[in-house]
Amino acid sequence: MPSPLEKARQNPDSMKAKILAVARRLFGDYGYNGTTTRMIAGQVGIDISTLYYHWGEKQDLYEALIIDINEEIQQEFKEVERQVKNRPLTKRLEIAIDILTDYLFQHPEVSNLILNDSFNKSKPDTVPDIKIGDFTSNIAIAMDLAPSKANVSVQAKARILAVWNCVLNFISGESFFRPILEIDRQAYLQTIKETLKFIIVPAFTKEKKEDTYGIKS
Amino acid sequence: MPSPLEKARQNPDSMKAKILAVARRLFGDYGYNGTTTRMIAGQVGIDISTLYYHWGEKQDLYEALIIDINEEIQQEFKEVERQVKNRPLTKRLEIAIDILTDYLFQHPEVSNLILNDSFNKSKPDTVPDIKIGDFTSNIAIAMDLAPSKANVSVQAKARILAVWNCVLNFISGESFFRPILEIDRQAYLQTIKETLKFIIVPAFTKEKKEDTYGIKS
DNA sequence: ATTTTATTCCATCAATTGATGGAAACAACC
DNA sequence: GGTTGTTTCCATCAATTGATGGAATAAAAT
Repeated sequence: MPSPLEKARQNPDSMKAKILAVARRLFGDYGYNGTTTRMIAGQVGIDISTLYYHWGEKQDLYEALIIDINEEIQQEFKEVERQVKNRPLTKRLEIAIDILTDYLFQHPEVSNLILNDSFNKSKPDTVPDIKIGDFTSNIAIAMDLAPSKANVSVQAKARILAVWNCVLNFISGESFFRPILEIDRQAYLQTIKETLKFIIVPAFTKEKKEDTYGIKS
Repeated sequence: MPSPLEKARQNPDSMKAKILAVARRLFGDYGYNGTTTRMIAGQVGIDISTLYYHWGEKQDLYEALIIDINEEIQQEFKEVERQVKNRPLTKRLEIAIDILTDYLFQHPEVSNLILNDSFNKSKPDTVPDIKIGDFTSNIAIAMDLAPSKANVSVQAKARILAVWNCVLNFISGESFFRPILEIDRQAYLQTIKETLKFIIVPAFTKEKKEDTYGIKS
């Protein structure tokens, strides 16, 4: 039997799916406490009872949403792994940046949710965390910065987290940064990618041969 | 006549100052909507009426707090400017990273507040934004990446924002990242600094002579 | 000592919020 | 058509929240 979440994904026109989609955007924009069940129901165009009928408590809806995003991100990371196979390091880094930036740019609520979920205490602590730790190790291996999941050095992890954070912030803070930079949306996307590559590529390719791992012990 | 905020800063034992200090931490931890006036009053050990007597509406308190932090950051940036004078670029970058990371590490609520304030819609939009735009230009000039405030290229700004964001996230997300990296607090601070330097220094020193500006037009 | 001023708390309000019971509307099935 | 099961909404609840008036207390000024 399929889980409620799977059912919602299978049929995007279902009420469950509609609610989930609206909830993603609103929770992303206003945070857990800033989003009320009435706001969500209002945007969907239904009564709040209908929302409760489909998803139960606010917490349950939020949990489903986090799980949903977790799986989505995992998909993107798999796509990165697929595309970087047998490429030189510089190319691998560029591909990873392009794929992840594009994905997050098209789903800005994901960045918002991850940042809120990671850095804010104002959510029910029963909800599952977004599994950034696993993602980090996977990327380290895909980039050939580590040979296996058990052997990813603190340095390698920290560097990947730094990059990952940069992307999240640029996406999440678009409405904030774009006026500072005074460019349009497309130029902004381009600037993000260029900036990330500018910063990252020299760092990772500098004192390293193509096949050297960044391992400590 | 001194403003209420100045008065609060002048006497750290005053009730106004006590409330402000607690509010900073709580607003940082739980966001604007996640923090109630009763939480703040409770932590200070006073009735909420007393809080309202000193600071007025919740919004007013929050505004005062943002202004407070704005000025604090400005101080730190001035300190950076002071210390980087007549140093080579690599050294300037390292000094900037050290000073800002140390400051934010000692005041983690600042990072939380900036991130919440920048990326979240769930706060009264009347409050003044944190003036990251200005800071960015100042840093660009201090780093000698631009000759004057009017001539900071989009690239230079974006690169500085990227670095700034990285620091904020590492500080704000300590409770989240540290378990991933499995290191203690001191090692974490060290790792942040190393990671930032690892990423930034090669990027900015790579294809540049010491005295070349990163200007577009 | 008495008046005035500043500070604190108690009691309370109206609005909002998460949540539910139960009635209607709708669809499916026999 | 009548029965059954699903989906939707209306009305309402208790708890929480931002906010205030007014009494009590403490401090300062006269």
